[in-house]
Amino acid sequence: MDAHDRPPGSRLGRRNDPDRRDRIIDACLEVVAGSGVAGTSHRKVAARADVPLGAMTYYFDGMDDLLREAFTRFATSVSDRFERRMAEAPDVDAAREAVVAIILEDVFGDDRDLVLSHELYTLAAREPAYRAITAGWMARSRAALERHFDPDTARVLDALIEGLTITAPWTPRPATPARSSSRSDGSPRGSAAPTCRAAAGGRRHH
Amino acid sequence: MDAHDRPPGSRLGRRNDPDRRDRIIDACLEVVAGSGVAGTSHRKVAARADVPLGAMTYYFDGMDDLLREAFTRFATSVSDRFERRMAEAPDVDAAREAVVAIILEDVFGDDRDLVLSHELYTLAAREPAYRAITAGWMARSRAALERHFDPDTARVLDALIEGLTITAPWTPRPATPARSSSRSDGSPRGSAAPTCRAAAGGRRHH
DNA sequence: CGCGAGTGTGTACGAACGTACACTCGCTGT
DNA sequence: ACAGCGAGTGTACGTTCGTACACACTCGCG
Repeated sequence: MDAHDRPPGSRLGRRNDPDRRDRIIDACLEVVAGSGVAGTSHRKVAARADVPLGAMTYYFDGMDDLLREAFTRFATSVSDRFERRMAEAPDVDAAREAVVAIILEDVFGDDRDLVLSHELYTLAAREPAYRAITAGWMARSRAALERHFDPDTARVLDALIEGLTITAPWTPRPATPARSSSRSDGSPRGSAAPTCRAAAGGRRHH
Repeated sequence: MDAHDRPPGSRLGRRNDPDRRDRIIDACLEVVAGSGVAGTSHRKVAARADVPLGAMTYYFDGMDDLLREAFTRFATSVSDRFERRMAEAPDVDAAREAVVAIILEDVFGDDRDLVLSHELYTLAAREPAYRAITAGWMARSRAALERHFDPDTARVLDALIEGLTITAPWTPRPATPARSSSRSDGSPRGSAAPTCRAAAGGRRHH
């Protein structure tokens, strides 16, 4: 789409595409979300980003480089959202509600983020290069939490958010847990909120 | 090793190897732990298990089947350990200490379990077939916790253990967090224990 | 207006993959 | 003793992968 002023003979405007690198990174995230890191290849990403295969090795030094950059972008984006939500909370009560909202939204929200998080964690569990990304992500999350909670609580809260986000999709039902829709049986939404609210209220700051 | 009465002409005793299936499954787990699901192939597993390549498709219906069986074994083993530890706790205080021990051991213990857990989670995040494995694992963990804690606390505790296990390796240092050895700087062991102890003590049963 | 420089592309190659399938050979029944 | 059967194996094929590299095409400059 939007092939506005493409020179007629050529495949694509050669020089007039400065954000192709960005498009490749985004396409890489989409492919990873859809097929996993295991199923991600230069060819699939190139096809999704609508760039020639040769551009892969031209812009990135191999798959690791691309994945590192893609997951850095992903972690930054999630981290930004988290930080913004925490910054918007005026007091401790609002911060607690924000934590609840984050959990509920990350849990029942898009599958994409959950899948990408797992893929990143898996990479980070093995390769130290990716651990820098997750470490930075966690540092920002914890710093954001420490605006409202004391460091120990922030540490535990961060871990709890992680754990609830990860385990929640498996508990409601074996089928796809994506959309809410299961409001009639109140188990997930009905139980998660009060429990994590209780946990968040454990110890407060100031 | 132990090539006791192998017929001289043949590669291996043909019929006298009834636990080859088991060996393949174990080898699969080792390969996954070492190279990730992405880097696991029939050939690598066959080489590690010292069985011919043809045996892969003979004993398992493709890679998915093998992975499913391997991760089922892994989850069962971890789950057994968890359950046993919980069953051995005589009262609530001992249970809390057991939870602390589980966290510390899973966190600072072998990298292998952490990597395998992540690989399983990643698979489960995308494919429902693997979700059954994680769902069963979590159900057992929670049931074990409910021997000592009320259901809501058990739910949160389970998530907290998961979250701490996952996030703890990233917080101490960018280098390998495998061996303890870092008892001199008390940061990881010194901070994780009191915080999760505090969290576990939130609400008690009976 | 022509031409070098260098950015970006198409293609081809070697390696590794999963899987099918013809075949071997140890065991068993007679 | 030996024939037959089926559990188990080796190999070969088609596909897909990452990467290297010769080449096209654009742009700026003289």
